[in-house]
Amino acid sequence: MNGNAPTLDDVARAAGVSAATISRCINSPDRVAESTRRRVQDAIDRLGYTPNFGGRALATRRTNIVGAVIPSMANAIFAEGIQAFQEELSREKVTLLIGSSNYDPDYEFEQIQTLISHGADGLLLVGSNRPERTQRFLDARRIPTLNVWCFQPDPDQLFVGFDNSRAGADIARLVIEYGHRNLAIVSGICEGNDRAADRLAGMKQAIGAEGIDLKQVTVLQTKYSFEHAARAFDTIIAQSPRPTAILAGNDVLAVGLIERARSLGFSVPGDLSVTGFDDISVAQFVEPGLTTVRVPQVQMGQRAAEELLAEIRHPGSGKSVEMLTHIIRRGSLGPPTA
Amino acid sequence: MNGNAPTLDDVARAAGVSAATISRCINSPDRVAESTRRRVQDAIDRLGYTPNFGGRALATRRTNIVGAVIPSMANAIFAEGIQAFQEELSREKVTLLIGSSNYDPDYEFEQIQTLISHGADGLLLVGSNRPERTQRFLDARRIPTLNVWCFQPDPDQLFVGFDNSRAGADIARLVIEYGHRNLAIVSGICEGNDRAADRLAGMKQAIGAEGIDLKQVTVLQTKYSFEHAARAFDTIIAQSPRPTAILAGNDVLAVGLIERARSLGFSVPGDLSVTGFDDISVAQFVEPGLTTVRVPQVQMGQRAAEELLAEIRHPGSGKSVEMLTHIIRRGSLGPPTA
DNA sequence: GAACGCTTTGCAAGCGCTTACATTTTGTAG
DNA sequence: CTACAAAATGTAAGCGCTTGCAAAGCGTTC
Repeated sequence: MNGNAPTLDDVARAAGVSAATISRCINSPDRVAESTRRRVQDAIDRLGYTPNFGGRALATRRTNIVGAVIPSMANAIFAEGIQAFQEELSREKVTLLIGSSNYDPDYEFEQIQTLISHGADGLLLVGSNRPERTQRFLDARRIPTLNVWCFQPDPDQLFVGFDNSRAGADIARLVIEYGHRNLAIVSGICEGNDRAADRLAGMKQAIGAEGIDLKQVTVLQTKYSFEHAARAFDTIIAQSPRPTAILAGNDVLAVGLIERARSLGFSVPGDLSVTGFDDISVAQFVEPGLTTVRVPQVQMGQRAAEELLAEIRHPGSGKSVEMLTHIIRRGSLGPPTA
Repeated sequence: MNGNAPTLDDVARAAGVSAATISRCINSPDRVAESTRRRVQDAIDRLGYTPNFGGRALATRRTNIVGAVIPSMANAIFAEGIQAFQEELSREKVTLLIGSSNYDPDYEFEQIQTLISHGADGLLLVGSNRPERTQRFLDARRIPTLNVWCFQPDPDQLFVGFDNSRAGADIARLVIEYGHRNLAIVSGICEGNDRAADRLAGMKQAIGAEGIDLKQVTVLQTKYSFEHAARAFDTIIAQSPRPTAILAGNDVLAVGLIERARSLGFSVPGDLSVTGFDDISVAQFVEPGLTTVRVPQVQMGQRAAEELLAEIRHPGSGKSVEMLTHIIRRGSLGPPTA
């Protein structure tokens, strides 16, 4: 906001018509005579007029702002998807407001409130499991909301995502197929993070189903950072018998594990295999390349934008969509050495 | 915006006071009696009231929104800095609206307009060299603007950044110190990108100053992507005499070069050294680790927030600050092999 | 050339909030 | 108990925009 900004009235005066006409010129040009429209456009250009957002929002009760709360901006996990989401929105002249929650439900709630009070017409959220209080707020306000990065067959909510549990099971099964029986899992922190929890659950389920005793599988939960992953590695490597493969809850953890392993002189996958999850761009640049679960981020972002906009414009018309993941094989997973 | 949202009047009615009192409760609590304040707070909680942004913006002519336009969200270059910037802002209850320009000045202008029309009180922009038209618009609207990632001793603009040219010269000098005389440069596209241009200029200047004939130095400009970097590598490697070191304009390019080199069977730094610029987090996870210029992103983001807010609240009070870069030595730069 | 319908434009009432100013309440001194 | 100042609250006028409705302009038709 800014004292120098010309207003509708300024333009009206400059063009010699009423404010209403200017407004119509902008919002429904076909309801205005060609000649006036030209004159008005001219005045707009000359004055450098841009509609005042507050005024417009107040009058239309629409902001054309969509909010998104992602767990973190500090790593690349959500970057591509959000980028795609935004591109799709801007095609429709909708602006994206981004908040980040640092994986903290309280902070997520705060961000949601900020977004709403800034007038967001709809919300993109990551995951689905949030505190009672947050859900109540969302329901009470009837804000169109769409959840990404997960999928549930719940007709009352909108999802554009995939089945973390199934994907987790897939990658675990692959590791076991390679012959590993002695496993460890380094997961993200599951509390308040359904994606992490589901992935872990899927892995455990698959491991159990293959006849491996889950009691023997070390499971560590830790924050998503290279450093935390390195510490987790130290814990795991000290165990006996030493695992031959570590399943990581995401690629950041996996890269941290590999890095630590190599700097301690272990070879990957010679001494130890590592798998990731997400397929962020580093995954192909670590040495060895990371065998991981590819998440269709870009597609997810685009589709999420479409469905969320649909839901905003015609409540009830947005559809949930389940996307598929698949495993990308690179060098970090190999057979165990006897 | 949303039909169900309770308004000030609703709260006023619920609390049995006037709307003005509610407003005061929120904006200057000390001007309201303790007892009423409690009663009002109660009503607010009960109704789940959040102030309507449009109304507030209209009345105060302030949005408490700050806009930022970054060249890209798809890679990690700007992530940390923006994250720090946002954290600092939210400490002051200011919201960040992010746009990305894809390194295109026209698109940057469009994003700036969007941000302004959404009421941004101030703007964070990357770099300083923008088209006449953009600058005119900014000047006409008198929007407080701060430029990051570069520094110029221009008293009419605000900078929180560093000297790209000097940093470029530093890294070039280091490479030459290692004994390389046969160099190539893979730069970002300089047109419309002052950071890329300055880095390149600094490198060239240092190379010339060391008595190397610039005519012999291949300079390629390409987009910031692993793929483009790989293509640039192919061009360079085909030359004779083959360079013993490649200076990259940023880390994305450098990682792309290394990756391509290794997949073609070249050893780094054995056959060929590579240096980067920015020190994004992959830089330490490629093999070998990247010798690069460390940019104080987090510090830059924080400081930018402080100075921009100062400028918004008291025009003229924001200060430019120059930050320093330094070189991080990892494995990708070694002496040339005879 | 009067009557009609269509298109184009203007008028004016809000949208939800803040704030200068007016009014009421409360506290205090004499 | 009165008079007065200070504190607390209310009143009402916008902030810039959209939009339903009314008015005006204009081309047809009989």
